[in-house]
Amino acid sequence: MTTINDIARLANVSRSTVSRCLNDNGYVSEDARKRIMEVIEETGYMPSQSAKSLRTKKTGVIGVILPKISTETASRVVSGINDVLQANQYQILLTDTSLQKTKEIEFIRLLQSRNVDGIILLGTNKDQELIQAIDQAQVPVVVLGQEIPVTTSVVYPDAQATSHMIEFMLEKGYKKIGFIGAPETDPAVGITRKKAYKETLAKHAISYRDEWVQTGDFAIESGYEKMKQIMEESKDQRPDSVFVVTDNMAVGAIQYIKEQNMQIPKDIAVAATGASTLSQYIEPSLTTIDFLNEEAGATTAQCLLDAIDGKKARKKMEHTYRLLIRNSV
Amino acid sequence: MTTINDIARLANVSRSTVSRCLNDNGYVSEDARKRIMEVIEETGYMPSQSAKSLRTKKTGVIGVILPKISTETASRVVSGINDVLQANQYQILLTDTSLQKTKEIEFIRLLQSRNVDGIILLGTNKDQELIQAIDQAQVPVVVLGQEIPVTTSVVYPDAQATSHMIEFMLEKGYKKIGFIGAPETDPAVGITRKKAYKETLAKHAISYRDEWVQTGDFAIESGYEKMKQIMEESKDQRPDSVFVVTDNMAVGAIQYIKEQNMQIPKDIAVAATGASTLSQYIEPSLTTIDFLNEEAGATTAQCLLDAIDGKKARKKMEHTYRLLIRNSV
DNA sequence: CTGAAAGCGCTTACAG
DNA sequence: CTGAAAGCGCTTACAG
Repeated sequence: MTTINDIARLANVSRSTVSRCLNDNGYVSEDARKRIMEVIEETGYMPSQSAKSLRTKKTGVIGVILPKISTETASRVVSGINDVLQANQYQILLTDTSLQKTKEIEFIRLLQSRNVDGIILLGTNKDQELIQAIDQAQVPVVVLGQEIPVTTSVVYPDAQATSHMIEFMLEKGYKKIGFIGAPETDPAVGITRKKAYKETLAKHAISYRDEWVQTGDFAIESGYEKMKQIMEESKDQRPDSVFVVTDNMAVGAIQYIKEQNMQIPKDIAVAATGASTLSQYIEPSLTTIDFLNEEAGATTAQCLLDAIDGKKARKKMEHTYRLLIRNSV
Repeated sequence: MTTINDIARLANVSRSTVSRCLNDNGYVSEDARKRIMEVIEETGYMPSQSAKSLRTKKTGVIGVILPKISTETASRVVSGINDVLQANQYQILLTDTSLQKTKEIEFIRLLQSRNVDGIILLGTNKDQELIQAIDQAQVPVVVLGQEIPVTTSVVYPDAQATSHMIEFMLEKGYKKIGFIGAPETDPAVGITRKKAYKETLAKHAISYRDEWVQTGDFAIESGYEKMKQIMEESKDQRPDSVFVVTDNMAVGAIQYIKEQNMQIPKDIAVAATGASTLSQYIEPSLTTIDFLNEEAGATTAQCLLDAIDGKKARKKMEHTYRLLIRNSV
């Protein structure tokens, strides 16, 4: 492998000069620069980042911790992260927890030993151990999707968007709105959205029945099951619509409804969350909340870069959203 | 930051001993080991990978070059890659070319300067410059999706699967089979699949009309346009079915067909390729080829690991597939 | 079983 | 404008 020493020798300068030339700091004569560039061109020399990192304590690598890469949301977010990181000469070191919470903590440590310049975590929970690991991290950590007190968080406007969608449904004339939610271990999705649902109904003096409110586990099948449960447990007092906290579970719910030969939205309307590709092409197309994941990823990456540059404002940033009005409501 | 020197001092040994203890090579007395482990525990010491890499020339990082991360195929493949890499203590350094071919070459160099132990490239073309860059790489490179002569390639069984699907359509009684393909710059998809389509028809002495064979650009909209073109250009001699080389374009084709108030598969059948989530939930559900992307990713990663371990067999590996028979044919 | 020494490929004051 | 020297945090023969 060619090293800086080879270049120095071939160009007849010291390696200090080569280094200065490469990093454009300090003086290098036009003459020396020209010789150095020629030699580099000929040899195809590329400085070793390992050596550079050891000296400078910077790797130009950002660790990203994902609950599951093969998910539309995750891949969109990563795409947004990558856009701004790449534009700033950073690379992504990718880790996937396969939804195991302990791995989040493990990876925060692992990534540090790999000397990443910062970490982006797609948050799935607010466990005390996680918060502690983030707090103890030696590099900036930015969390997307959950509000974590000890660091910068970029959160989706869960409450606002949910409330907006519920009000849209009310305006459309629906008065008996059901809800399929998610476990409370994920506070943003499991708690905030449910709370917004209930508060919005209360604000408009609209009541709901407990049987209309169910909790799924994110899987398409669980949407099916929970929809079934709602319908079976409320035979005489069925909802005329349901708000589902993820597109996938909404797809499951729709499956059940179709199987029962009911019409959407005539017999029961379905509103969802996520704006997945599927939500657009399924029959009927889903009215859903678009959280603009790619943009959110980009925002998160920018926050991290700011933190790395010393702008250590520990704060909460709320990202935008929009309602996609289609045919299921 | 705590370094190996701090541990050595606190444990009253030399840093050689700490190193041996950490890497489990050479002798370390029980007594010394115990003291060292205690100190490490207390301090939360993690060895610097940068320093380690500089010495050992190994980073434990594999570079992955993707045409586009926010794509179902890519994220599935990465998931498979990650599974075997993670099981072997490797991490992924992710790059995304945004479909720009020159970036593939750029990233091959960049990743090497980052001292990755190997590179996985999701192939989109067979350009001479790319092949040269791969050939000149100082680390093992494994390509998935295109057969590249100078290195190990894992390829999808494009010809076999296409042929199988065409024969399935013939068995179903379709005799006028159209084709929506992709540009030939992507040989695996653009050339091989089209060739298999034509050869299979020829083998069964079934003819096709040139207007039935169109080339899209992977986008859903292009599937719509090409289907439209087929129908408009062959008014009197319309195909009774069409094979599409990607699910996305098939979705576009279906949109057009529905708009024309034609029934699928009664008026025209649609067979696709890719087994996307969408293909399962769209109406009608798509009969499609499943290339098992996640498995293919895992296989590719395993090949790379083998190559890194010196089993440098330059070869072509053909991955498996299965037909998903659903309702569109 | 253990430690001193050399060296991996860079950068960065510092002296000239 | 340039080079010698030190040092980043590790590992690995080697000598004891």
